[in-house]
Amino acid sequence: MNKVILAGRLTRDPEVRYTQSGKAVASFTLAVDRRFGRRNAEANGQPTADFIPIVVWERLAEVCGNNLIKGSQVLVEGRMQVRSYDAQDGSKRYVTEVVANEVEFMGSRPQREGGAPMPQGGYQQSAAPQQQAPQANNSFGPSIPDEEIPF
Amino acid sequence: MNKVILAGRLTRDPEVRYTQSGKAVASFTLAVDRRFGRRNAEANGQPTADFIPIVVWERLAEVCGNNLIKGSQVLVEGRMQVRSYDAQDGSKRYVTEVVANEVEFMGSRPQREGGAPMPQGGYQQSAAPQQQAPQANNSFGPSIPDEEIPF
Amino acid sequence: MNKVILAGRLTRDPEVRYTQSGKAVASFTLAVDRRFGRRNAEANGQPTADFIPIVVWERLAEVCGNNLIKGSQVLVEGRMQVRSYDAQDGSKRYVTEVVANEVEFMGSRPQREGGAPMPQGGYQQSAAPQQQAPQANNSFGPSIPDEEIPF
Amino acid sequence: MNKVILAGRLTRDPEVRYTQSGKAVASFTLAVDRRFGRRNAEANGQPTADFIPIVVWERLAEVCGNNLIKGSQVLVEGRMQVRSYDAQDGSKRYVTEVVANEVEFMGSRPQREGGAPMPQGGYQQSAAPQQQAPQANNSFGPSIPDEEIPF
DNA sequence: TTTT
DNA sequence: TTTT
Repeated sequence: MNKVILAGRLTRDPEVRYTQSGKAVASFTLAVDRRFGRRNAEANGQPTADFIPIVVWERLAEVCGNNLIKGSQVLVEGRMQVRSYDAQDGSKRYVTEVVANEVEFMGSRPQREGGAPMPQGGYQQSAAPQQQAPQANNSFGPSIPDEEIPF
Repeated sequence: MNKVILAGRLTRDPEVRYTQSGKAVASFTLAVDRRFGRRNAEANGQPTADFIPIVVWERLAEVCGNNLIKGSQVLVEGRMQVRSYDAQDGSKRYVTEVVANEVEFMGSRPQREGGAPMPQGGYQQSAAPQQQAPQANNSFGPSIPDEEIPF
Repeated sequence: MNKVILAGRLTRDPEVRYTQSGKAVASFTLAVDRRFGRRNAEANGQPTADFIPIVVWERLAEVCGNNLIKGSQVLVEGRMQVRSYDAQDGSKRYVTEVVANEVEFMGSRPQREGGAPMPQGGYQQSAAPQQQAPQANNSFGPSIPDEEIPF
Repeated sequence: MNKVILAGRLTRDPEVRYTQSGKAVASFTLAVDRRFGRRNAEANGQPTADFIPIVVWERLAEVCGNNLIKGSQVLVEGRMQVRSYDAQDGSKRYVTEVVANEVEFMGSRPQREGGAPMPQGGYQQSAAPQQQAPQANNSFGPSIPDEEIPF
């Protein structure tokens, strides 16, 4: 069990890259507000949010690339992952990321600077992982008619 | 471990009652969309949402009563609970509810019919459980200054 | 967002059935302890656990049927779902279930009465949803070698 | 919303320290298995687990210190938190931790080397956050008798 | 009995 | 109808 659920806003547009074998990978950082501290914290010089790196793969990566921008408010579900790499000074460094398997749009849509709002309305462009997680709606849903339920 | 996280909209204004000892209890129903089914499901006569009863206690109950209305979009965290009661015909019935310990406002604020929008803006009226869950921000937050952290 | 995580023990062996189209469906009830109430609650005649119906589909259903028995301790991840049906007296009744998309074995293995322990040891029989949720391990895991990661 | 749920084993005994004002802080690392990769991953030189730093405060910290040891299997609920500090070379480094507000014992109890098993049986020593999270059982539980429920 |  |  390694489960993470975060609600927050992108600090920048997502960056989409491709592996050598052609898999899409999107990455962005989520600003997740620490609830109660905000005002006092600002006064205290304390952090008011956690900035958490998110990684998304394959089709969902492309959907994020096409639909999210800096400021977009999202709900992310995934798992924590710790990668290590060797720094230039020879020491080992650790990076903690959340690998998302679900990204839901929430709330208000940010405008592109000087531009039109993002086309986030319809299901077609939804970042919800359609083929990646068909099981999310596999029962009593459209794919299994009532007559099929054996109890 | 008994953990539930739901995002949805209230189907009606919350109802606030009081126990004999004066504890506030709010109850409402959350409509939680089933993601992928919506369009097809409607055509198929399948349900497009789950309607889930939520129960909230004490101060958070009052905050919900003062800030949420039919249509409000919220994020709820709590636990599943099954109560039983005896029906008039002598049989035992079971009711499943989610007892919320956290309720966060999300997205757009519904308007009162023919009225002004709800005053959901500020932190003062937030439904976030302030004194109920102080531990949610108990570390590295305002209550524990940096000099206090022993590592 | 409709997410549930429960830890508990099966109150009976799982029941596996098949839809008309041949999909497997397992169902069982999880006893989920209410943490702090146990002793006092027993003395008070209060419930000490919630009994929550779980539904599992397809391959994971079969794995549950083959590996879980009454008393098995599991960690379940899924979503809440409310079904309605018409009672004999013409009234509408509601049933709340958790549709599991992940079932992890935990802790001690119960013995079959008068028999050998269940063969829950190996990965082969694991109830973890292998093909249902390949994305759960799709990054930095075996399927994507390090050389593939573009950052 | 910033929610994390992890199941894993402690890589070492927890370390308990105290802030200047006397608050207890426990820290330990959880090894959380990546489910499907284990065997292949080992063969591939890939990581088979994520090693995630956990921080626990106040009474729960002390309970962890008294009850958990290297190898203990636990279920942790908390939130992700990113701290920054200035490295000796002047660069800024980031540390991601999970601040736990609930720690449940699971499964088998490790033995102290050459010693007796830890006394993890009873409620008295439970790591469940008793006073920290009284709301977790605040409804329909011992603290609110049936006669009090107004519906 | 249901929300958008 | 319930598990340990």
